[in-house]
Amino acid sequence: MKIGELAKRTEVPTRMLRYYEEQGLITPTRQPNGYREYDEYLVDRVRKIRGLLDSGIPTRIIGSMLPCLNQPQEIVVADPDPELREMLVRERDRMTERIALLEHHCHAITRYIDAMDRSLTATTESAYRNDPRP
Amino acid sequence: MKIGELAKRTEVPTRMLRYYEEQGLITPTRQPNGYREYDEYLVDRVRKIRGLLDSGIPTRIIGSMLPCLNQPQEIVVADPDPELREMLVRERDRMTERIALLEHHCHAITRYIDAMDRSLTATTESAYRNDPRP
DNA sequence: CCGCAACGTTACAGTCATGTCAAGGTTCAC
DNA sequence: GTGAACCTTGACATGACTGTAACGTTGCGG
Repeated sequence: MKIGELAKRTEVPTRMLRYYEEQGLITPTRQPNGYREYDEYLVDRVRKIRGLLDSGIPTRIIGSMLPCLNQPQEIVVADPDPELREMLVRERDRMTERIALLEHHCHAITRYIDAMDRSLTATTESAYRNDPRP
Repeated sequence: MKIGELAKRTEVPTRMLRYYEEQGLITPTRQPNGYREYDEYLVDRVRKIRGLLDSGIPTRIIGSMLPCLNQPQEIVVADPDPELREMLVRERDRMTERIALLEHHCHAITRYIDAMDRSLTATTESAYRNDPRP
């Protein structure tokens, strides 16, 4: 498929797809006219790249991380590189830290929103019901 | 306190403290010699800024978000701005999405590390015990 | 066949949170 | 008074985007 279709299917702008290619994360083939040609399996790959980037992992690391996430059912590691393992442990630990932090702030913000809502329902009778929290 | 001490106590480089000031997130006073003078309460504020930035929230938003996180015990909102509320809801939702994503990848990576370890203990007898997972 | 919209290409500039470095002023201990 | 340790501003670099300009390709209607 061409870049536009991939962009639509992955919701990643074409600009970014070209950028990921520049960073060596995906390598589409080229049609005779110079257009990029993307294989089906790249849809999934691009989605993973986005997920990892959104998780705060830099492209440089994503490159060696991606193969680890191809887990059909049973993970079989042929040649476990101790350096890679160390990197993965380090990144995973950073991720769990980030999760804790995010949850903390998430709760704080939720509490604040609730306080806003309480102050509203206290003054004006039942307004702003566009996002009620159970 | 001067910038160096604040940097040490918050573990935020002086470069960043000056940057946060530039972005209007903190406003230290100045000593007669031009040195920045930081109040005690800024220690906590800087830590919150860092936490929010690490959570992927841009400085521009942090500015209006910070007061919401000053929650001694009981939150009282004087004048609940609907726009602010909307922004907070949006950001919080983005945060929960990010949390889910992070957890997903975190598990995937952990599974992969475990697979590496299994493959290792299978071949070489009990090596790489520097990070045992229960 | 022409025109033109829709899509593709490269290349260069700008942003945001950082890092790093240079050139210079201030403080303080020895 | 000299040097180390600290502070100041300013400039440039980087990683991950993001926008836009300038231009080639494709396909369709008149």
